[in-house]
Amino acid sequence: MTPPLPRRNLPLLLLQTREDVIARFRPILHAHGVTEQQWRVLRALAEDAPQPLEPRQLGAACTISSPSLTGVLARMDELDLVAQRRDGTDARRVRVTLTARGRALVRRIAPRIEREYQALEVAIGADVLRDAYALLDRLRGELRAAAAIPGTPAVPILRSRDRPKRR
Amino acid sequence: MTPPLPRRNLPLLLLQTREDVIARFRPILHAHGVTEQQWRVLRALAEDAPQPLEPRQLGAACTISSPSLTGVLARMDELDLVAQRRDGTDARRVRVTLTARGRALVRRIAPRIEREYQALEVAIGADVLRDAYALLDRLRGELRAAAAIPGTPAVPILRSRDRPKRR
DNA sequence: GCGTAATATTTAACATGTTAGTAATTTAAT
DNA sequence: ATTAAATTACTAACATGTTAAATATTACGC
Repeated sequence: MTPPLPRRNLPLLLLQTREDVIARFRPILHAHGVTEQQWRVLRALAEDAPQPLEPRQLGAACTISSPSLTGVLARMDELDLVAQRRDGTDARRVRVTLTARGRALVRRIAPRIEREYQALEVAIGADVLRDAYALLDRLRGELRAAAAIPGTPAVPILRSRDRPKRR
Repeated sequence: MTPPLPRRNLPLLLLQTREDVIARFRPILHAHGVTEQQWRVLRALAEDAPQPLEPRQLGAACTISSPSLTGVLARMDELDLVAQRRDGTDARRVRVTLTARGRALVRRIAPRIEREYQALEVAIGADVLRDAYALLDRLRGELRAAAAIPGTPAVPILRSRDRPKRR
């Protein structure tokens, strides 16, 4: 009899791999009192400097959902790491910029991150690192190409009685 | 002048890739009223069936921290998807098993997951999928080998004034 | 046997993630 | 111009994630 779940869990494998990688960087972030999400925001803003980014762009760049980002930015604003101000031409839009304090924090953290990448490269091999970037790019490319032209509908039609109610 | 962050963000790339992959499976889970974490637990228990697992083992298998797992299991217990009972010989230990309802849910979901893996294979190419598993295994292997023999200390020594206080 | 350390799980306090819906504003179609 | 639709950000309610500490129990050294 064939097992009901013959495939290895790919999302889980990606999650575990990410955890193994970020475990090497987390102590650096913690030592500077920044969370992973805050660092992603700081990094996105620093890389695009000095252009301000809108929350949607930040969310897309950091893979943080809009509701999550609202809270993340509010706390970072409170810590004086970023500044948010309304756009003049479109009152819906918000523009997020790094504060001087935010820039200073990035300057202090960045070299430690870079040193850890160097250590990582030595530890796992430069070829493995290069292959990883290449494969992930390729995988994402194929996934996004497939999502754009949905050959097989990703959402199966279901009857509501298949769905147990949530309490 | 060299940029302060010359490396691509590998943890973020892994996170984005995982998101792109799980996006194809999420509708199936949602249609059956299970969260991603609940499905990981169900799947781990089903794969190891019929042996009960302890929370630690489940957490390790699913990459769910112990405190998170407490809540996840409590809700799944409430939904009658799993049963938790204390071990006889060691009163600290808890043994988690699938209930009949949990097993039935896995039986209903599993074939849809398998069909989606087949669609995924067609969409991105069987070779890409195979390469992905191989590379992630290799990357994890090297990471865990390096973590076991820490050549470079992963935690840099920092002064407390480097760390902004958290409110 | 007793006190201390180690182990397994849970609680607490908070940050982040989720979906659904709201509010404000802008765009676009009549 | 005026209404309907789309867009942007936010709020609400809840599930999950985090670290640190508490609790309970077992194992161990003496």
